[in-house]
Amino acid sequence: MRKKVTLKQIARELDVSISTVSKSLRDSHEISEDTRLKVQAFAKLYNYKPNNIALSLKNKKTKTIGIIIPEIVHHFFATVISGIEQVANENGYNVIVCLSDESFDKEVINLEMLANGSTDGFIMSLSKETQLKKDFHHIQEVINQGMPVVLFDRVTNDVFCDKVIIDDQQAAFDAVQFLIEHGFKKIALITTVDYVSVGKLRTDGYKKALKLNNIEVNDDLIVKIEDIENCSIKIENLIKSQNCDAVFAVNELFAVTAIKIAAKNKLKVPEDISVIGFTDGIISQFSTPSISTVSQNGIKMGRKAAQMLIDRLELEDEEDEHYKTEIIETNLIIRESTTTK
Amino acid sequence: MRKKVTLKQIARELDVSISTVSKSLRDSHEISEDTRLKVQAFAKLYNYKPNNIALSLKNKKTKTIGIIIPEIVHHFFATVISGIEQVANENGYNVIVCLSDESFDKEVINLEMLANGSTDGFIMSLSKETQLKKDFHHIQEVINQGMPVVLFDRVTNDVFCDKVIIDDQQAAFDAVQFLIEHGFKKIALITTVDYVSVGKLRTDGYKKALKLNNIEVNDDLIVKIEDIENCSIKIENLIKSQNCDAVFAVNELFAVTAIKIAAKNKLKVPEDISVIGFTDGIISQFSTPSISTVSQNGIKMGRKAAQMLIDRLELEDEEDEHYKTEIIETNLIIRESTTTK
DNA sequence: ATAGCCTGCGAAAACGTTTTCGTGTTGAAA
DNA sequence: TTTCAACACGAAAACGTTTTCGCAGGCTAT
Repeated sequence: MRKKVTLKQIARELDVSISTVSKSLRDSHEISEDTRLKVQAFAKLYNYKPNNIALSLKNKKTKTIGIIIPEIVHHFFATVISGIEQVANENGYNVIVCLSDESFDKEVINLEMLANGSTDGFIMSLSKETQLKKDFHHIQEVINQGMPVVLFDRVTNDVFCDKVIIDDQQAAFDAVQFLIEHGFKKIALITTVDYVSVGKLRTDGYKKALKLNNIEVNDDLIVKIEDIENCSIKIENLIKSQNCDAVFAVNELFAVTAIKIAAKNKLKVPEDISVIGFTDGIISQFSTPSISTVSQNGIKMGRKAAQMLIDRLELEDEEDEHYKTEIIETNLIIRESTTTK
Repeated sequence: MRKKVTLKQIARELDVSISTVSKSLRDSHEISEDTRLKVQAFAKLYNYKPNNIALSLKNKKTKTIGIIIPEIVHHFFATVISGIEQVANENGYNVIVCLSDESFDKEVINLEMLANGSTDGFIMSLSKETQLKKDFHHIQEVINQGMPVVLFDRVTNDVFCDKVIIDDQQAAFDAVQFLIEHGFKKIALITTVDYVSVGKLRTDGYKKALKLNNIEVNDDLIVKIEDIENCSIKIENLIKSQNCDAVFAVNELFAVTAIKIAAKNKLKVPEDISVIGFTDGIISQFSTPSISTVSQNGIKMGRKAAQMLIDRLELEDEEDEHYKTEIIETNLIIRESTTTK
């Protein structure tokens, strides 16, 4: 077992000082060519690589980005991580991933743990519980300590920092507007409870589109899902009781569930009922019929968030309190689940 | 901006030595109760938390696990990470995730980067390129340096370390055997090229099942996909040219693609052709018809891998070279894509 | 009174770097 | 011969911890 070699060991072997070794390896002009080459050869032979931890301690920089998200088994979050990782990698950063499991406490614990020197900054998306409690002191705390934070997707106005979002309301509006323009009259909405920020915004977009077209908002057509596990029942109630001609769902899962339940109730999609979902994930792409959806480009969000964070990290001089909110454009992808009658 | 407070600062404020502060906070009996309480109160007031980097340097332990996987936008890998993260968390470890993008070079770079002190050990699944090149010196290198490695799913016999796998061959065998027992005669196989270890094993299982039932292996019924992007063409060729009554696909994507292509060619699933896939991911669960599949429990694999790694890390005394390979059981989930005629 | 023993604390080393500053030797210029 | 610069290198501090060891003072027991 060949343990990693350190400067000290090289110094001892070559009978020079640690400083000389360090300088030689960094090609300092202070060191004679003789010594320099000798040290470099030796270091190469023993495959010397500086210890990251020691460097981090010295430089007070870890070159590591902390990511805290509700869950990873979720295509959208996975794509965001992927995007973050790309930019991080291009800039010599690593990413350390923590999952909050939608729990406020876990979010706090993870954040505090990583804030004690493990990372230079954070990219995060709020857990449901955090959004429900509206308690963001843990985030404010790390910001106060001088660590930059970038929030994405599930954000809040209560903390000042950089943010990356899509225009959820506009995107939902566009989707519903599309349905209206194509002659659908009775458009149902399957959404989340209101404290989930993006769910609320998408609901608002739905209502706005209806109002702008002088269609009355009918609460019987709106179902708000709390726990995703047994959303089927509520959706089935909706589809059975109302004979709507279209459904707008605020995520993939609701959309595909609606389609399955429609089929179960002898309704053909899209002939009898059209469906538009949200998030262009695996489900939308591969289910049958493939699902029309609002595409949020997760990779792009991740890349943007990482770029904003790194920019702030490398700026490092006086931080300008001028925080930005970047909006990633969405686009409506029409597939088989929608007729254009 | 209140920067994090250090032992040194507390010591200076309270006019005691750093040692005294450290000992007080660790409830050492060497320190008088007076001093101890005073220090603790002060530390609490200023929200002192020890710096992880300094601790890592001192203890030569980072309490961090490095994960290197081909990609994260892949339900199976996401579930494995999820499982790893659970166990890591329970044991006070963090996870740092790197993606190889199926590239040998990126795998090497990531591994070497993290090996320089950033993590205590690794959990990884080999990139395609690595499997193709059969070059594992980078992995052997970190093992030689005394860092434990656990390989999962895409493993190799060429490096000695702990491994977590499913019995791919047996699982494939079971699936094909099921088809045979239910009267299917002409069973096609959609698989990967042979250098992908799990693809090869599943192919072997397919052949074994046929042979054991005295069915001749017909190469015209086997299609090996190299790049996933345009697998459709080859699959379409298969389905058009051979009129098989069942298809076994070595992953979800191939399975769902086969179903879509069948539909396109006016073949009904499962009435005209039955399909069994591999991996119980989003696609299998939500596509229509839902897909029968071999379920690999990613969470379980991740948990197991993490447990094995941590066990080895915490054993820390003389390492026993007695490496284990854990096999996670799979099970065949029969859904709508298969008739049981 | 003296030896010995607690008690309570500080100095310093260690982890592995980088960097500033100091210093001894050499050679050349005055 | 003296002076001074350039050269080549080492000592030490710094990052933030933990821990070993040593030491001073007060006390008890002989």
